[in-house]
Amino acid sequence: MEKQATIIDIARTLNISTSTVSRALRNTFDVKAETREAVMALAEKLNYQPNRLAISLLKRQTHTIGVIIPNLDFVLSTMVKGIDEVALEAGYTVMVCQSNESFGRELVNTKRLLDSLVDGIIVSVSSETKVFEHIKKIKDRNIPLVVFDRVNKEIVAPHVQLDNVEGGVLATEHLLEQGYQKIAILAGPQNLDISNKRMEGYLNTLKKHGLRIKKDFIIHCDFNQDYAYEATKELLTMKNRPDAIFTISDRMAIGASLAIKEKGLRMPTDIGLVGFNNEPITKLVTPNISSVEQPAFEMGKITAKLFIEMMNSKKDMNNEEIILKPKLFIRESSLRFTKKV
Amino acid sequence: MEKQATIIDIARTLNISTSTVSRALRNTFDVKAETREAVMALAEKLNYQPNRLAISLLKRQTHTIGVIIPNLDFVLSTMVKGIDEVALEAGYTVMVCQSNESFGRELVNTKRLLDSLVDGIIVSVSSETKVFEHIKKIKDRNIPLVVFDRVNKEIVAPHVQLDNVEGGVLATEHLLEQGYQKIAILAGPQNLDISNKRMEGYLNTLKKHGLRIKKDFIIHCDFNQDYAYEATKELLTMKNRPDAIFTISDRMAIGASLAIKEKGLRMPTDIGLVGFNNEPITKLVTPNISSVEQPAFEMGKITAKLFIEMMNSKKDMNNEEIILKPKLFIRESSLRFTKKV
DNA sequence: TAAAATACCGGTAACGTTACCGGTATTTTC
DNA sequence: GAAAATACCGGTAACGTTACCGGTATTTTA
Repeated sequence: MEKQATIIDIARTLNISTSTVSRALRNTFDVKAETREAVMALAEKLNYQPNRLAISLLKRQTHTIGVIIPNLDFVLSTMVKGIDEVALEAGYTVMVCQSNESFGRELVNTKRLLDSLVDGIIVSVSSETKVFEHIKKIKDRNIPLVVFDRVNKEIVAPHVQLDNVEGGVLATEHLLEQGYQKIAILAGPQNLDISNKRMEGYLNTLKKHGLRIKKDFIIHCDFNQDYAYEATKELLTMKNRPDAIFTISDRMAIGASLAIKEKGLRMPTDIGLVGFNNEPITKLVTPNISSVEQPAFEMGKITAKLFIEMMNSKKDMNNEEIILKPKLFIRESSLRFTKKV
Repeated sequence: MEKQATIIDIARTLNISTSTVSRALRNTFDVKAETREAVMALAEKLNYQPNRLAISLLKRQTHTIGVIIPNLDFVLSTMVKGIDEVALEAGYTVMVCQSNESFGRELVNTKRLLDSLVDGIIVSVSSETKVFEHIKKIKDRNIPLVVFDRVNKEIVAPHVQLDNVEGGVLATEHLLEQGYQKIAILAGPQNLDISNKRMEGYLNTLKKHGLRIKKDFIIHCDFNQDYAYEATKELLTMKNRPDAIFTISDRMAIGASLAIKEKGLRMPTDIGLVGFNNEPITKLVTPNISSVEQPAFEMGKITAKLFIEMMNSKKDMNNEEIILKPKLFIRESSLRFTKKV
């Protein structure tokens, strides 16, 4: 079984033309039943597989979707799983590229995917990405594009994202409800939309309750456990230290948690903590960490569905915007009182 | 910029043949300097990109590597990152498929990758996989294959894997050194090679120290936190309960840890615990969990390198076997005495 | 200055498949 | 039983690129 059998091999052995074989293998249109069966039988016997390259070249589509993501953490790999699920169902193969949160790598990845002639691209931008020329190039080539999770207003394309503002609201309202008054926030990089939105929710909630916003309580740092640890240490040495911290990721919450424990403070008594993403780890550390969940798997599936709808309908969906709702999971790190009825 | 420019467009506007354009764009062989420059300039202007499909069809290679993995957990996604790194460097694009630990899905994935005409496949088998006909089909088609991490002797192909026996030895020796005598093991599914090997290391070490092996202390369960939790609860209700547990994954160690805490036992005083993989989480739970690390990123890189070497040299490497050494990280969960000098 | 070597270029086939058109043979219609 | 419809099939071009061969025009060699 050295070489893959082709349509020509079948045609030759059956003494018919390749056109007829081609038709027999697919449509059953304009082909006699017995010849069709003969073709089918031989194809089976030779283990014939149509050559996708030839078909792709001819039809100018590869049935491949490129996905660019900043990393493969819990949330994103769950989203990818969702995308995969739906894409596979619809007959597409998915090509995943990680940018490792690097802008340069993101450029290379987009170039590579365009070069691979993918039918479309789904992207979640890296935290370093501040300009979007490479994304525009995708649109210039008339290649369908959907952005998800880490979106940006400058990108003209359908968006699928979490209601990040609402996420910030949920966390902050909950902390206030638990009697915390001086709430700090560990936000992410300033150019990241998801970070700003979550902070917006935090700010809105404080304003709504007539609380003063302290600049010192707003820390921008990398999505990184170590940075969060350092930042929290700083926060806790302030003369008027915060009595609660909202971090926009669970990794950061873990870092904060370590700093808090090291300082000898206890959660939730002395200080409250709420993270974001509801990663499994939040349930495993002591104390458990409250966290805002995003429906990652769902988001992946919806993104892929929207994408496929766009591919099929060919209509302009640039203004489409799907927003999913977050959900707060309350755990030990912030639960001082059981909820009043 | 509607349609992608082709070599034919360039040829036509320059009034030369496509052959010449093709040569000009690559070799500079048999082509006058000025025509080459003219071609280059026009190509630049039209933003010409060679069509990979056409080239792949002609050359019968796609410069794509398919990777099949059971999931995207910490270890495997780190390995994929390593593969990606090396593959990209060598001009290959990587197509990752998850089997979700499902045999059926693994079949679909291999079929899909073969269908996509990848130049080769790198695979780590799912925990459900007990027969390897689908893998044989890859070999039948003469497509280079490397297995890594989750390998199996039945697969005829180069193997890259951890010295799992040594991992089991490291963990068990350490527990004995710490004075634990009755060591139980939470092993994985029985058909999984990595599980059996780690257990082999455990058994060897006990034998070496002249200790009796208790059947009751060997539990086979799924790679799952919940199963590990239940299994540990059972273990701890035995009249002669173990005083240490070695789990072959960190997920399982977490489950065990929960059961231990629930039972009111303390680590490392009452009971010792060692996990496997050295996932970040081991450092974050209380107590920290000792764990055997495998050099995942390195393993990914080595796998890809071996693979590319195989592709280039075309020689038979089926007997190649690369074995990487694990390393034990000792933490609170098993450290009763600081090491004697 | 004729012969040989070289520089440069074009034509054709090929990779595997499908779309389209046209052409026989067979069947249907009245 | 002739005309019209239908069933079935084959040939050709096309997708974009490169390998190979052969052919002029120019340069080198003696």
